[in-house]
Amino acid sequence: MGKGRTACCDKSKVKKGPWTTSEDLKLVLSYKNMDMAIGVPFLNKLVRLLRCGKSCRLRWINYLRPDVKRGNFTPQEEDTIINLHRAFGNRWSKIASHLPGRTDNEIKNVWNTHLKKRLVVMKKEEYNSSSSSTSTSSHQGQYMDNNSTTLESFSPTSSKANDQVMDFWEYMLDTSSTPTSINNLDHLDSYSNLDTTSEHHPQQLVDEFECQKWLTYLEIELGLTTNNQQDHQNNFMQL
DNA sequence: AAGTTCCGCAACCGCGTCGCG
DNA sequence: TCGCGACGCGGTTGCGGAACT
Repeated sequence: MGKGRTACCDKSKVKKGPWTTSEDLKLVLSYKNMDMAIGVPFLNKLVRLLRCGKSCRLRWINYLRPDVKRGNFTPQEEDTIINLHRAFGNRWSKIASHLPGRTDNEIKNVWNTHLKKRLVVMKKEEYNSSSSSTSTSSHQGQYMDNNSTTLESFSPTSSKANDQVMDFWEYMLDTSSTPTSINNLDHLDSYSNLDTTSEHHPQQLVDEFECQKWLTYLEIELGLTTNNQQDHQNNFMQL
C-alpha cells in the first residue's frame, strides 16, 4: 500500500474541472434513486458520469448535499472553529463534525483565508495591550472589533449560486416519488453547457428564467407533472 | 477604460485507512 | 494474512471575480 499505488481511476478517461448542471443532476438523482439508508456510496458508473468517484463524493459532500449550510459563517461559528482548532489542530473533518451543515473543505478555506489572519491580528493586539500599561480596553472588546472588521470583509458565497442550488433541492425534495429512470438521463447532456459554478460564469447561470426553464424541462421529462401543469409548463417552455 | 494584482473558493492530488474477498 | 479497491482526509492548486492602479 501507500507509495506506488495505482490511481483511483483512469485519469485519461475521467472528466475534470467544474461540474456542469447535468452532471450535478445525474449525481443527485443517483442519490435520490439509491437507498440512502444503506449508505450506498457513489454510483457514478450507474449514471454514467465520466467522473472519478472521489470527485463525485467531493461534489456531493461540499456542494450538492441538501443539508449543506451555505453563506457566511456567523461570528459564533468562527469562534467555534477557533476553539476547536485549538483543540484538534488541522483535523478539519473533526472540526466540521461540530458544525452542522459545514463541510471540512469550507472550514479549511475559511480558516486559511480569514481566521488565520484574524488570529494574527488578535495576537498582535494582545502583545500591544500587554506591553502597554495604559490600555484599559478588555481583550474581549478588541476581539469583537477585529471580528466585525473581518466579517465585513468576508465575501459570501454567491447568493445566486445558492439560489440555484436551493431551487434545485426544493424541486428534488418536493418530489416524493422517484420515478426517474437512470437510463433516461442522457438527454440531460443538452444542458451540459450550463455550469453550476455560477460565480465563474454569471451570464450563463444567474439568469433565473433559464434556471426555472431548466427545472420545468426536467419536471416534464421526468413525468412529474399533472396534465394541467404540463400544459402550463409547455407554454412556459415555448417562451 | 484597461491592465495588473490580490483574494476566495471549488476542485484536484496523494497518502493513510478500512473493508472485503 | 494478504492484496486490492474504495473511502476519507488534509494539503495544494488554479480559475475567476474584486480591488486597485
